[in-house]
Amino acid sequence: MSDSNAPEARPYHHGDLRRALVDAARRLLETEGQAAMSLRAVAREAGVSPAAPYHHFKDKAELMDAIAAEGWELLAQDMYEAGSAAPKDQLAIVTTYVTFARSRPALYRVMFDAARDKETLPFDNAAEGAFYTWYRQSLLGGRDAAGDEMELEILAAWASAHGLAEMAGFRPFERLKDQLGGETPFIKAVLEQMGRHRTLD
Amino acid sequence: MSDSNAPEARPYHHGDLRRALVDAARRLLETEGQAAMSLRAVAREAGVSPAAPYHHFKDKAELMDAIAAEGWELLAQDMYEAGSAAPKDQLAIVTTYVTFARSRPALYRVMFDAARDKETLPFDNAAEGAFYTWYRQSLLGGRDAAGDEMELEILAAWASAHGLAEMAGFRPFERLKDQLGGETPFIKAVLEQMGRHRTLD
DNA sequence: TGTACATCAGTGAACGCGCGTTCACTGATGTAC
DNA sequence: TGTACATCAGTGAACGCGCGTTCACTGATGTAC
Repeated sequence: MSDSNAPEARPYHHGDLRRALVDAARRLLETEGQAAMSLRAVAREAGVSPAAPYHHFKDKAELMDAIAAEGWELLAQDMYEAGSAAPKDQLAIVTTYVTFARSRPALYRVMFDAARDKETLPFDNAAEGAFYTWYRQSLLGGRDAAGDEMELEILAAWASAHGLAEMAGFRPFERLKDQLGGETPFIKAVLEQMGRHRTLD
Repeated sequence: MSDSNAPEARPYHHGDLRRALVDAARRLLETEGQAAMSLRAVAREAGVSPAAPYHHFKDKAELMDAIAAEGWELLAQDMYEAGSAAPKDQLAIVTTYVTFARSRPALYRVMFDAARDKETLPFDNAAEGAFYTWYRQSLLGGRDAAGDEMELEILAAWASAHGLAEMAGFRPFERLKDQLGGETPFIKAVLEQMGRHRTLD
């Protein structure tokens, strides 16, 4: 209850309950999975009454959106770092994406569902927008315009990463994983096979 | 209520309620989506009492498994046909996969979740097993053994198809879709960009 | 062909549960003078 | 520094709801003789 990833010491009780709720939700997601994510369960995990969250979120959907947004922010940060360290290195960038998703599968599901369910553009809020900006910029290495072929490659890279992120946990691949020395080398090998070492030029 | 895809005329009331329930569930999935998939809603849709399904399924999970299994069977059939028409034609085969998933997104989600959630191998039941067999065989064109590189390519193709199936509905791609002449050409274009025209040799 | 009876496949009422949300409330915190 | 008061951020009880599942039942179907 004292862990999680707020940079400061967890503030609480007439501190920052909003923060505490999102932290609690992410803890729940990791330990219990998406199915356990009720507003009441989140409040319980944060140690407050079921009504308390309503001072910080209009309803359950708004809580879930906040959780998803935080996930996209974290991923945006990873994309920014990957792109800074190795601009245009598609293999490194999509590996970062897959690794993020694989290390927090339930959070990633919430993020993805939130993006898909948007009626408007899924990337019109700050968190998702930041992700997409850094993701593209990392692949493009500073260029800001891209031709149609580049757009297709950016999209293909993303779809490849998403597909692998969701399938890397499947059991029929265990043998292959063991043979290649674990999940990380396995991910790299599949991404290479997918042609994700190409650069955009 | 008289449509759906049972080959014979829909039998009912002291006919085949099991069939009718799975049909009702698939209808619900298409019209209401996954969130509306309660056992009671399925019974309602089929026109029976909430207790009736228990004569055919042990519990809700068993109903959901049956729905997923039927989905995998349908997809196995499509894979068989694609592989018969054009063995080794990876682009045609993965296009068939993506098209299937895109035309029944809620069913596809149920199928995928059912496969992922298995504790044992996800492809150890008849329906999923049949899919995987025909999918591989279509790509391999009759060969029955495959080297490691081939295994990676088979897997990469699948992950690519899955990723695109889930992302093809995203809004940021609308412009690209319109430009390419709709969803089907868009899917083909992305799959080609992914290198899915390669053959296994 | 007719009767007796077991089985099968439904009904409908009821259960307990956890959920999202509302409400009147309370007590601590912050602000004005 | 002290008092008066508004606001803020909680509590806890209650609501109605749909859910999965159980149960005693019923009436139609199938079987034996």
